Amino acid sequence: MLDPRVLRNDPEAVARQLARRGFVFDADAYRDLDTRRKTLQTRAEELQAERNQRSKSIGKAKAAGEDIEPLKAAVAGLGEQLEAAKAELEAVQAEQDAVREGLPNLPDPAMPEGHDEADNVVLREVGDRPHLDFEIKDHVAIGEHLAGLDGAAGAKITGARFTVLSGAVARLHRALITYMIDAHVDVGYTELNVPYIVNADSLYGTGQLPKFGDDLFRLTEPADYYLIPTAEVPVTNMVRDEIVAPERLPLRYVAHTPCFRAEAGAAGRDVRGMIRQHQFEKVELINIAHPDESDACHEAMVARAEAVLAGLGLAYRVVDLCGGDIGFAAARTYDLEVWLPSQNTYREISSISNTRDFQARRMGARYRDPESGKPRLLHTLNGSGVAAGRALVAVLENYQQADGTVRVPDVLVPYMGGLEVIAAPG
RNA sequence: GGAGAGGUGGCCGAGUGGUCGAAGGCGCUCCCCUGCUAAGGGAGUAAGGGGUUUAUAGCCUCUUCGAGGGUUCGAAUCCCUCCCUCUCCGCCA
Repeated sequence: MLDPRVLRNDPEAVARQLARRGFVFDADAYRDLDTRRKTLQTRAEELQAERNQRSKSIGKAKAAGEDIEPLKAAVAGLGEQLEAAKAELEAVQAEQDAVREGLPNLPDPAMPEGHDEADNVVLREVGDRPHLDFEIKDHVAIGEHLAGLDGAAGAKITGARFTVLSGAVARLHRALITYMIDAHVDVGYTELNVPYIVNADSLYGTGQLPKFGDDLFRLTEPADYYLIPTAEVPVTNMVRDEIVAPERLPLRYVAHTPCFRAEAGAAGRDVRGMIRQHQFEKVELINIAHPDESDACHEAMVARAEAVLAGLGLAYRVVDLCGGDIGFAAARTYDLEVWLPSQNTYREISSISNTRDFQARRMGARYRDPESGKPRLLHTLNGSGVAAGRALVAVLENYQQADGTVRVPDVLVPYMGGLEVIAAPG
Protein backbone atom coordinates (compact mmCIF):
# COMPACT_ATOMS: atom_id res chain seq x y z
CA MET A 1 0.00 0.00 0.00
CA LEU A 2 1.25 3.43 -0.91
CA ASP A 3 1.21 6.32 1.53
CA PRO A 4 -2.29 7.83 1.23
CA ARG A 5 -0.86 11.24 1.95
CA VAL A 6 1.56 11.11 -0.96
CA LEU A 7 -1.20 9.78 -3.14
CA ARG A 8 -3.44 12.66 -2.20
CA ASN A 9 -0.88 15.43 -2.36
CA ASP A 10 0.85 14.46 -5.57
CA PRO A 11 -0.93 11.74 -7.53
CA GLU A 12 0.86 12.88 -10.70
CA ALA A 13 4.23 12.04 -9.18
CA VAL A 14 2.89 8.63 -8.19
CA ALA A 15 1.64 8.08 -11.72
CA ARG A 16 5.07 8.98 -13.13
CA GLN A 17 6.85 6.58 -10.83
CA LEU A 18 4.40 3.75 -11.44
CA ALA A 19 4.73 4.29 -15.18
CA ARG A 20 8.34 3.12 -14.83
CA ARG A 21 6.96 -0.30 -14.04
CA GLY A 22 4.42 -0.20 -16.81
CA PHE A 23 1.51 0.55 -14.52
CA VAL A 24 -1.05 3.10 -15.64
CA PHE A 25 -2.41 5.17 -12.77
CA ASP A 26 -5.07 7.75 -13.58
CA ALA A 27 -4.06 10.63 -11.35
CA ASP A 28 -6.92 12.89 -12.45
CA ALA A 29 -9.54 10.27 -11.65
CA TYR A 30 -7.97 9.67 -8.27
CA ARG A 31 -7.91 13.38 -7.53
CA ASP A 32 -11.61 13.68 -8.39
CA LEU A 33 -12.42 10.70 -6.23
CA ASP A 34 -10.51 12.20 -3.35
CA THR A 35 -12.27 15.52 -3.70
CA ARG A 36 -15.60 13.76 -3.43
CA ARG A 37 -14.31 11.83 -0.45
CA LYS A 38 -13.25 14.97 1.32
CA THR A 39 -16.63 16.65 0.87
CA LEU A 40 -18.54 13.61 2.05
CA GLN A 41 -16.25 12.97 4.98
CA THR A 42 -16.47 16.54 6.22
CA ARG A 43 -20.25 16.39 6.00
CA ALA A 44 -20.48 13.06 7.80
CA GLU A 45 -18.10 14.13 10.54
CA GLU A 46 -19.96 17.38 11.12
CA LEU A 47 -23.21 15.49 11.59
CA GLN A 48 -21.48 13.02 13.84
CA ALA A 49 -19.97 15.81 15.93
CA GLU A 50 -23.35 17.44 16.32
CA ARG A 51 -24.99 14.23 17.43
CA ASN A 52 -22.19 13.50 19.86
CA GLN A 53 -22.60 16.93 21.37
CA ARG A 54 -26.39 16.66 21.67
CA SER A 55 -26.24 13.20 23.16
CA LYS A 56 -23.78 14.45 25.70
CA SER A 57 -26.03 17.30 26.71
CA ILE A 58 -28.97 14.92 27.03
CA GLY A 59 -26.86 12.94 29.44
CA LYS A 60 -26.10 16.05 31.47
CA ALA A 61 -29.74 17.14 31.48
CA LYS A 62 -30.84 13.74 32.66
CA ALA A 63 -28.25 13.75 35.41
CA ALA A 64 -29.56 17.15 36.49
CA GLY A 65 -33.07 15.72 36.62
CA GLU A 66 -34.38 17.82 33.75
CA ASP A 67 -36.96 16.75 31.20
CA ILE A 68 -35.03 15.28 28.27
CA GLU A 69 -37.95 14.58 25.92
CA PRO A 70 -37.69 17.92 24.08
CA LEU A 71 -33.98 17.41 23.64
CA LYS A 72 -34.56 13.97 22.21
CA ALA A 73 -37.12 15.32 19.79
CA ALA A 74 -34.59 17.86 18.54
CA VAL A 75 -32.20 15.08 17.53
CA ALA A 76 -34.93 13.16 15.74
CA GLY A 77 -33.94 13.79 12.13
CA LEU A 78 -30.21 13.72 12.74
CA GLY A 79 -29.84 9.98 12.81
CA GLU A 80 -31.18 9.46 9.33
CA GLN A 81 -29.11 12.27 7.85
CA LEU A 82 -26.02 10.86 9.48
CA GLU A 83 -26.83 7.39 8.26
CA ALA A 84 -27.20 8.63 4.70
CA ALA A 85 -24.01 10.69 4.81
CA LYS A 86 -22.04 7.76 6.18
CA ALA A 87 -23.36 5.41 3.51
CA GLU A 88 -22.32 7.81 0.75
CA LEU A 89 -18.90 8.25 2.29
CA GLU A 90 -18.37 4.54 2.67
CA ALA A 91 -19.22 3.93 -0.95
CA VAL A 92 -16.61 6.43 -2.13
CA GLN A 93 -14.05 5.17 0.35
CA ALA A 94 -14.58 1.61 -0.82
CA GLU A 95 -13.98 2.75 -4.37
CA GLN A 96 -10.84 4.57 -3.32
CA ASP A 97 -9.58 1.64 -1.27
CA ALA A 98 -10.04 -0.66 -4.24
CA VAL A 99 -7.86 1.62 -6.34
CA ARG A 100 -5.21 1.92 -3.64
CA GLU A 101 -5.06 -1.80 -2.94
CA GLY A 102 -4.39 -2.41 -6.61
CA LEU A 103 -1.43 -0.06 -6.84
CA PRO A 104 2.00 -1.70 -6.89
CA ASN A 105 4.90 -0.33 -4.87
CA LEU A 106 6.83 2.73 -5.97
CA PRO A 107 10.09 1.59 -7.54
CA ASP A 108 13.46 2.59 -6.22
CA PRO A 109 14.90 5.43 -8.34
CA ALA A 110 17.84 3.13 -9.11
CA MET A 111 15.63 0.36 -10.51
CA PRO A 112 16.57 -0.30 -14.15
CA GLU A 113 14.18 0.82 -16.88
CA GLY A 114 12.67 -1.87 -19.05
CA HIS A 115 9.63 -3.73 -20.32
CA ASP A 116 10.42 -7.36 -19.62
CA GLU A 117 13.06 -9.70 -18.30
CA ALA A 118 15.27 -9.10 -21.31
CA ASP A 119 15.84 -5.59 -19.92
CA ASN A 120 17.06 -6.78 -16.53
CA VAL A 121 20.58 -5.65 -15.74
CA VAL A 122 23.21 -8.28 -15.06
CA LEU A 123 25.33 -6.98 -12.19
CA ARG A 124 27.89 -9.78 -12.04
CA GLU A 125 28.58 -13.34 -13.02
CA VAL A 126 30.24 -15.49 -10.42
CA GLY A 127 31.77 -18.96 -10.42
CA ASP A 128 33.00 -21.36 -13.03
CA ARG A 129 30.63 -23.31 -15.19
CA PRO A 130 31.40 -27.03 -15.23
CA HIS A 131 33.35 -28.49 -18.17
CA LEU A 132 31.11 -31.31 -19.35
CA ASP A 133 32.80 -32.93 -22.31
CA PHE A 134 30.11 -35.52 -22.84
CA GLU A 135 26.46 -35.49 -23.80
CA ILE A 136 24.77 -33.31 -21.22
CA LYS A 137 21.60 -34.67 -19.69
CA ASP A 138 18.93 -32.56 -18.07
CA HIS A 139 17.88 -33.12 -14.47
CA VAL A 140 14.90 -35.23 -15.55
CA ALA A 141 17.06 -37.71 -17.41
CA ILE A 142 19.62 -37.74 -14.62
CA GLY A 143 17.00 -38.16 -11.94
CA GLU A 144 15.25 -40.97 -13.79
CA HIS A 145 18.57 -42.73 -14.42
CA LEU A 146 19.25 -42.57 -10.67
CA ALA A 147 15.69 -43.75 -9.95
CA GLY A 148 15.35 -40.64 -7.83
CA LEU A 149 12.84 -38.55 -9.69
CA ASP A 150 9.41 -39.73 -10.76
CA GLY A 151 7.09 -37.28 -12.49
CA ALA A 152 4.66 -39.99 -13.51
CA ALA A 153 4.14 -40.94 -9.88
CA GLY A 154 3.46 -37.32 -9.02
CA ALA A 155 0.97 -37.09 -11.86
CA LYS A 156 -0.78 -40.25 -10.72
CA ILE A 157 -0.95 -39.26 -7.08
CA THR A 158 -2.04 -35.72 -7.76
CA GLY A 159 -1.67 -34.34 -11.26
CA ALA A 160 0.59 -32.35 -13.53
CA ARG A 161 3.44 -30.39 -11.95
CA PHE A 162 3.96 -32.73 -9.02
CA THR A 163 6.97 -34.98 -8.56
CA VAL A 164 8.08 -37.81 -6.31
CA LEU A 165 11.73 -37.87 -5.21
CA SER A 166 13.25 -41.02 -3.82
CA GLY A 167 16.41 -42.51 -2.40
CA ALA A 168 19.63 -40.54 -2.51
CA VAL A 169 18.04 -37.81 -4.63
CA ALA A 170 15.34 -37.24 -2.00
CA ARG A 171 18.07 -37.13 0.59
CA LEU A 172 20.08 -34.69 -1.50
CA HIS A 173 17.07 -32.40 -1.54
CA ARG A 174 16.83 -32.63 2.23
CA ALA A 175 20.58 -32.12 2.57
CA LEU A 176 20.39 -28.93 0.56
CA ILE A 177 17.68 -27.58 2.83
CA THR A 178 19.51 -28.43 6.03
CA TYR A 179 22.78 -27.06 4.69
CA MET A 180 21.16 -23.78 3.78
CA ILE A 181 19.33 -23.34 7.07
CA ASP A 182 22.50 -24.09 9.00
CA ALA A 183 24.49 -21.62 6.92
CA HIS A 184 22.08 -18.79 7.72
CA VAL A 185 21.67 -19.70 11.38
CA ASP A 186 25.47 -19.68 11.68
CA VAL A 187 25.57 -15.98 10.83
CA GLY A 188 22.81 -14.97 13.19
CA TYR A 189 19.50 -15.79 11.56
CA THR A 190 16.73 -17.16 13.77
CA GLU A 191 15.20 -20.35 12.43
CA LEU A 192 11.41 -20.42 12.35
CA ASN A 193 8.95 -23.19 11.72
CA VAL A 194 5.70 -21.63 10.63
CA PRO A 195 2.17 -22.55 9.50
CA TYR A 196 1.83 -23.56 5.85
CA ILE A 197 -1.81 -22.54 5.93
CA VAL A 198 -2.68 -18.88 6.42
CA ASN A 199 -5.72 -16.66 6.58
CA ALA A 200 -6.73 -13.95 4.15
CA ASP A 201 -5.48 -11.15 6.42
CA SER A 202 -1.93 -12.46 6.16
CA LEU A 203 -2.12 -12.66 2.38
CA TYR A 204 -3.49 -9.15 2.28
CA GLY A 205 -0.58 -7.98 4.43
CA THR A 206 2.09 -9.24 2.06
CA GLY A 207 0.13 -8.18 -1.01
CA GLN A 208 -1.01 -11.45 -2.61
CA LEU A 209 -4.62 -10.53 -1.90
CA PRO A 210 -6.87 -9.10 -3.13
CA LYS A 211 -5.20 -8.93 -6.52
CA PHE A 212 -3.45 -12.26 -7.03
CA GLY A 213 -5.86 -14.79 -5.58
CA ASP A 214 -5.72 -16.83 -8.79
CA ASP A 215 -2.14 -17.82 -8.05
CA LEU A 216 -3.10 -19.38 -4.72
CA PHE A 217 -4.46 -22.72 -3.60
CA ARG A 218 -7.47 -21.97 -1.48
CA LEU A 219 -9.06 -24.12 1.19
CA THR A 220 -12.76 -23.58 1.69
CA GLU A 221 -13.51 -26.44 4.07
CA PRO A 222 -13.50 -26.68 6.98
CA ALA A 223 -12.21 -23.11 7.08
CA ASP A 224 -11.51 -20.39 4.57
CA TYR A 225 -7.72 -20.55 4.47
CA TYR A 226 -4.96 -20.63 1.88
CA LEU A 227 -1.83 -22.69 1.30
CA ILE A 228 1.20 -20.44 1.44
CA PRO A 229 2.82 -19.53 -1.89
CA THR A 230 6.02 -18.63 -0.01
CA ALA A 231 7.30 -18.48 3.57
CA GLU A 232 7.35 -14.72 3.12
CA VAL A 233 3.65 -14.72 3.98
CA PRO A 234 3.65 -16.39 7.40
CA VAL A 235 7.04 -15.05 8.46
CA THR A 236 6.52 -11.41 7.51
CA ASN A 237 3.09 -11.45 9.12
CA MET A 238 4.76 -12.22 12.43
CA VAL A 239 5.00 -8.43 12.84
CA ARG A 240 1.50 -7.63 11.61
CA ASP A 241 -0.19 -5.23 14.04
CA GLU A 242 2.94 -5.17 16.17
CA ILE A 243 5.09 -2.37 17.49
CA VAL A 244 8.61 -3.77 17.60
CA ALA A 245 11.17 -2.43 20.07
CA PRO A 246 13.85 -0.72 17.95
CA GLU A 247 16.75 -2.43 19.71
CA ARG A 248 15.53 -5.77 18.34
CA LEU A 249 15.99 -4.61 14.76
CA PRO A 250 16.74 -5.94 12.31
CA LEU A 251 14.78 -9.13 12.86
CA ARG A 252 16.41 -11.80 10.72
CA TYR A 253 14.46 -14.98 10.19
CA VAL A 254 15.07 -18.09 8.13
CA ALA A 255 12.31 -20.59 7.49
CA HIS A 256 12.07 -23.71 5.39
CA THR A 257 8.60 -24.32 4.01
CA PRO A 258 6.85 -25.92 1.11
CA CYS A 259 5.32 -23.41 -1.27
CA PHE A 260 2.11 -23.94 -3.18
CA ARG A 261 1.40 -22.07 -6.37
CA ALA A 262 -1.45 -22.51 -8.80
CA GLU A 263 0.84 -21.30 -11.59
CA ALA A 264 -2.16 -19.70 -13.27
CA GLY A 265 -1.09 -18.36 -16.62
CA ALA A 266 2.01 -20.55 -16.81
CA ALA A 267 0.43 -23.21 -19.01
CA GLY A 268 3.05 -24.63 -21.35
CA ARG A 269 6.00 -23.03 -19.56
CA ASP A 270 8.66 -25.29 -18.07
CA VAL A 271 6.40 -28.31 -18.35
CA ARG A 272 9.30 -30.76 -18.12
CA GLY A 273 10.87 -31.57 -14.79
CA MET A 274 11.04 -29.77 -11.50
CA ILE A 275 11.60 -26.20 -12.58
CA ARG A 276 7.98 -25.17 -12.19
CA GLN A 277 5.86 -27.19 -9.79
CA HIS A 278 2.63 -26.60 -7.90
CA GLN A 279 4.52 -27.61 -4.76
CA PHE A 280 8.15 -26.88 -4.08
CA GLU A 281 10.35 -26.16 -1.11
CA LYS A 282 12.33 -23.13 -0.28
CA VAL A 283 14.57 -21.76 2.43
CA GLU A 284 13.40 -18.20 2.88
CA LEU A 285 15.15 -15.24 4.45
CA ILE A 286 13.11 -12.44 6.00
CA ASN A 287 14.44 -9.18 7.38
CA ILE A 288 12.33 -6.75 9.35
CA ALA A 289 14.35 -3.57 9.41
CA HIS A 290 14.58 0.05 10.46
CA PRO A 291 13.93 2.17 7.36
CA ASP A 292 17.48 3.55 7.43
CA GLU A 293 18.92 0.04 7.43
CA SER A 294 16.79 -1.70 4.86
CA ASP A 295 19.00 -1.09 1.85
CA ALA A 296 22.00 -2.46 3.72
CA CYS A 297 19.91 -5.45 4.80
CA HIS A 298 18.92 -6.00 1.20
CA GLU A 299 22.55 -6.19 0.08
CA ALA A 300 23.40 -8.46 3.00
CA MET A 301 20.57 -10.82 2.07
CA VAL A 302 21.86 -11.04 -1.49
CA ALA A 303 25.25 -11.90 -0.02
CA ARG A 304 23.61 -14.69 2.03
CA ALA A 305 22.02 -16.25 -1.03
CA GLU A 306 25.25 -15.87 -2.99
CA ALA A 307 27.14 -17.59 -0.18
CA VAL A 308 24.84 -20.58 -0.51
CA LEU A 309 25.40 -20.89 -4.24
CA ALA A 310 29.11 -20.28 -3.92
CA GLY A 311 29.27 -22.85 -1.13
CA LEU A 312 27.61 -25.36 -3.43
CA GLY A 313 30.12 -24.50 -6.14
CA LEU A 314 27.45 -23.40 -8.59
CA ALA A 315 27.95 -20.71 -11.22
CA TYR A 316 25.42 -17.92 -11.00
CA ARG A 317 24.75 -14.36 -11.91
CA VAL A 318 23.08 -11.50 -10.06
CA VAL A 319 20.40 -9.59 -11.90
CA ASP A 320 18.79 -6.26 -11.07
CA LEU A 321 15.13 -6.54 -12.07
CA CYS A 322 13.74 -3.85 -14.33
CA GLY A 323 10.37 -2.15 -14.09
CA GLY A 324 8.73 -4.63 -16.39
CA ASP A 325 9.78 -7.68 -14.38
CA ILE A 326 9.67 -6.57 -10.76
CA GLY A 327 6.94 -7.85 -8.45
CA PHE A 328 3.90 -6.02 -7.10
CA ALA A 329 5.18 -5.35 -3.57
CA ALA A 330 8.85 -4.75 -4.33
CA ALA A 331 10.64 -1.43 -4.63
CA ARG A 332 13.83 -3.20 -5.74
CA THR A 333 14.56 -6.82 -6.49
CA TYR A 334 17.72 -8.76 -7.19
CA ASP A 335 17.42 -12.20 -8.71
CA LEU A 336 20.08 -14.85 -8.48
CA GLU A 337 20.18 -17.05 -11.54
CA VAL A 338 22.01 -20.35 -11.49
CA TRP A 339 23.74 -21.95 -14.44
CA LEU A 340 21.85 -24.92 -15.91
CA PRO A 341 24.03 -26.86 -18.37
CA SER A 342 21.09 -28.60 -20.04
CA GLN A 343 19.47 -25.29 -20.91
CA ASN A 344 22.80 -23.57 -21.57
CA THR A 345 21.53 -20.59 -19.64
CA TYR A 346 20.96 -19.09 -16.22
CA ARG A 347 17.64 -19.73 -14.46
CA GLU A 348 16.16 -17.95 -11.45
CA ILE A 349 16.91 -19.68 -8.17
CA SER A 350 16.47 -16.79 -5.76
CA SER A 351 14.62 -13.50 -5.72
CA ILE A 352 15.41 -10.95 -3.04
CA SER A 353 13.22 -7.92 -2.58
CA ASN A 354 13.02 -4.83 -0.45
CA THR A 355 9.36 -3.88 -0.14
CA ARG A 356 10.25 -0.92 2.09
CA ASP A 357 7.08 0.16 3.93
CA PHE A 358 4.67 -1.23 1.32
CA GLN A 359 3.82 -4.42 3.18
CA ALA A 360 4.36 -2.81 6.58
CA ARG A 361 1.66 -0.25 5.82
CA ARG A 362 -0.76 -2.94 4.73
CA MET A 363 -0.16 -4.93 7.88
CA GLY A 364 0.45 -2.21 10.44
CA ALA A 365 4.00 -3.36 11.19
CA ARG A 366 5.79 -0.65 13.15
CA TYR A 367 8.64 0.11 15.52
CA ARG A 368 8.77 2.80 18.14
CA ASP A 369 10.99 5.69 17.16
CA PRO A 370 13.08 6.52 20.24
CA GLU A 371 13.36 10.21 19.36
CA SER A 372 9.69 11.01 18.85
CA GLY A 373 8.32 8.14 20.89
CA LYS A 374 5.91 7.56 18.02
CA PRO A 375 5.34 4.36 16.05
CA ARG A 376 6.82 4.36 12.56
CA LEU A 377 6.43 1.89 9.73
CA LEU A 378 9.08 -0.78 9.43
CA HIS A 379 10.65 -2.01 6.24
CA THR A 380 10.19 -5.63 5.27
CA LEU A 381 12.46 -7.67 3.01
CA ASN A 382 12.26 -11.20 1.75
CA GLY A 383 14.43 -13.42 -0.35
CA SER A 384 15.02 -17.02 -1.12
CA GLY A 385 18.17 -18.42 0.31
CA VAL A 386 17.57 -20.41 -1.91
CA ALA A 387 14.84 -22.40 -3.67
CA ALA A 388 15.46 -26.04 -2.81
CA GLY A 389 13.80 -27.67 -5.80
CA ARG A 390 15.75 -25.60 -8.27
CA ALA A 391 18.92 -26.04 -6.24
CA LEU A 392 18.43 -29.78 -6.59
CA VAL A 393 18.02 -29.36 -10.34
CA ALA A 394 21.18 -27.27 -10.45
CA VAL A 395 23.26 -29.74 -8.45
CA LEU A 396 22.10 -32.73 -10.48
CA GLU A 397 22.92 -31.02 -13.74
CA ASN A 398 26.16 -29.29 -12.77
CA TYR A 399 27.61 -32.27 -10.93
CA GLN A 400 26.64 -34.93 -13.46
CA GLN A 401 29.44 -37.18 -14.70
CA ALA A 402 30.02 -39.04 -17.92
CA ASP A 403 29.05 -42.37 -16.36
CA GLY A 404 25.63 -41.09 -15.35
CA THR A 405 26.51 -40.65 -11.70
CA VAL A 406 26.29 -37.37 -9.81
CA ARG A 407 29.01 -36.13 -7.52
CA VAL A 408 27.83 -34.72 -4.19
CA PRO A 409 29.08 -31.15 -3.57
CA ASP A 410 31.66 -31.19 -0.78
CA VAL A 411 29.58 -29.13 1.64
CA LEU A 412 26.71 -31.60 1.34
CA VAL A 413 28.69 -34.77 1.94
CA PRO A 414 28.28 -34.56 5.72
CA TYR A 415 24.56 -34.12 5.21
CA MET A 416 24.53 -37.19 2.94
CA GLY A 417 25.97 -39.48 5.56
CA GLY A 418 29.35 -39.36 3.85
CA LEU A 419 28.04 -40.32 0.43
CA GLU A 420 30.24 -38.70 -2.23
CA VAL A 421 28.70 -39.97 -5.42
CA ILE A 422 25.09 -40.78 -6.25
CA ALA A 423 24.85 -43.74 -8.59
CA ALA A 424 21.94 -45.65 -10.04
CA PRO A 425 20.79 -48.29 -7.55
CA GLY A 426 21.55 -51.92 -7.90
C1' G B 1 -17.06 -32.18 19.68
C1' G B 2 -19.33 -31.14 25.08
C1' A B 3 -19.26 -27.80 29.66
C1' G B 4 -17.43 -23.37 31.72
C1' A B 5 -14.39 -18.69 32.06
C1' G B 6 -12.46 -14.75 29.46
C1' G B 7 -10.68 -11.08 25.27
C1' U B 8 -9.97 -3.33 27.59
C1' G B 9 -3.81 1.08 26.04
C1' G B 10 3.61 -1.05 25.27
C1' C B 11 2.25 -4.72 29.53
C1' C B 12 -1.08 -6.01 33.82
C1' G B 13 -5.81 -4.71 35.35
C1' A B 14 -10.76 -1.80 37.02
C1' G B 15 -15.07 -0.20 34.70
C1' U B 16 -23.27 1.00 37.73
C1' G B 17 -26.18 2.89 29.41
C1' G B 18 -24.31 9.42 29.76
C1' U B 19 -19.18 14.34 32.08
C1' C B 20 -15.20 7.20 29.94
C1' G B 21 -10.29 7.13 25.37
C1' A B 22 -11.23 4.69 29.74
C1' A B 23 -9.46 4.21 37.47
C1' G B 24 -5.15 1.97 39.39
C1' G B 25 -0.46 -0.42 38.69
C1' C B 26 4.01 -1.69 35.75
C1' G B 27 7.10 0.20 32.06
C1' C B 28 8.90 4.54 29.62
C1' U B 29 10.15 10.15 29.34
C1' C B 30 11.21 14.72 31.84
C1' C B 31 11.96 17.31 36.52
C1' C B 32 13.06 17.42 41.91
C1' C B 33 15.40 15.24 46.15
C1' U B 34 19.17 12.12 48.02
C1' G B 35 27.20 13.60 48.11
C1' C B 36 27.51 7.11 44.23
C1' U B 37 23.78 3.18 44.10
C1' A B 38 19.06 1.88 45.97
C1' A B 39 14.78 4.20 47.62
C1' G B 40 11.54 8.63 47.45
C1' G B 41 8.51 13.05 45.41
C1' G B 42 6.17 15.63 41.05
C1' A B 43 4.54 15.87 35.92
C1' G B 44 3.69 13.49 31.37
C1' U B 45 2.71 9.03 28.41
C1' A B 46 -2.80 4.74 23.42
C1' A B 47 -3.44 4.16 18.16
C1' G B 48 -5.45 5.38 13.47
C1' G B 49 -8.08 8.61 9.84
C1' G B 50 -9.60 13.53 8.12
C1' G B 51 -9.36 19.05 8.03
C1' U B 52 -6.10 23.31 8.55
C1' U B 53 -0.71 23.99 7.84
C1' U B 54 5.76 24.53 4.78
C1' A B 55 5.23 20.87 8.83
C1' U B 56 5.59 13.74 10.83
C1' A B 57 4.61 21.24 15.31
C1' G B 58 0.05 23.26 17.01
C1' C B 59 -5.26 23.60 16.63
C1' C B 60 -10.25 21.39 15.19
C1' U B 61 -12.71 16.86 14.38
C1' C B 62 -14.00 11.60 13.63
C1' U B 63 -13.00 6.49 14.76
C1' U B 64 -11.15 2.53 17.85
C1' C B 65 -12.23 -1.41 24.48
C1' G B 66 -11.42 -9.29 19.81
C1' A B 67 -14.54 -8.91 14.69
C1' G B 68 -19.21 -7.92 12.50
C1' G B 69 -24.35 -6.71 13.06
C1' G B 70 -28.46 -4.78 16.30
C1' U B 71 -31.19 -1.83 20.36
C1' U B 72 -30.72 3.52 21.98
C1' C B 73 -30.70 10.54 21.53
C1' G B 74 -26.22 8.07 23.49
C1' A B 75 -22.82 1.39 24.03
C1' A B 76 -16.41 -0.84 26.78
C1' U B 77 -21.23 -1.60 29.40
C1' C B 78 -27.54 -4.46 26.75
C1' C B 79 -28.91 -8.25 22.53
C1' C B 80 -27.36 -11.56 18.21
C1' U B 81 -23.56 -14.00 15.10
C1' C B 82 -18.56 -15.19 14.47
C1' C B 83 -13.21 -15.52 15.81
C1' C B 84 -9.50 -16.30 19.42
C1' U B 85 -7.44 -17.64 24.42
C1' C B 86 -7.71 -20.47 29.01
C1' U B 87 -9.75 -24.72 32.29
C1' C B 88 -12.17 -29.56 32.54
C1' C B 89 -14.14 -33.77 29.58
C1' G B 90 -14.03 -36.50 24.88
C1' C B 91 -11.10 -37.63 20.44
C1' C B 92 -6.31 -37.71 18.32
C1' A B 93 -0.27 -37.67 15.56
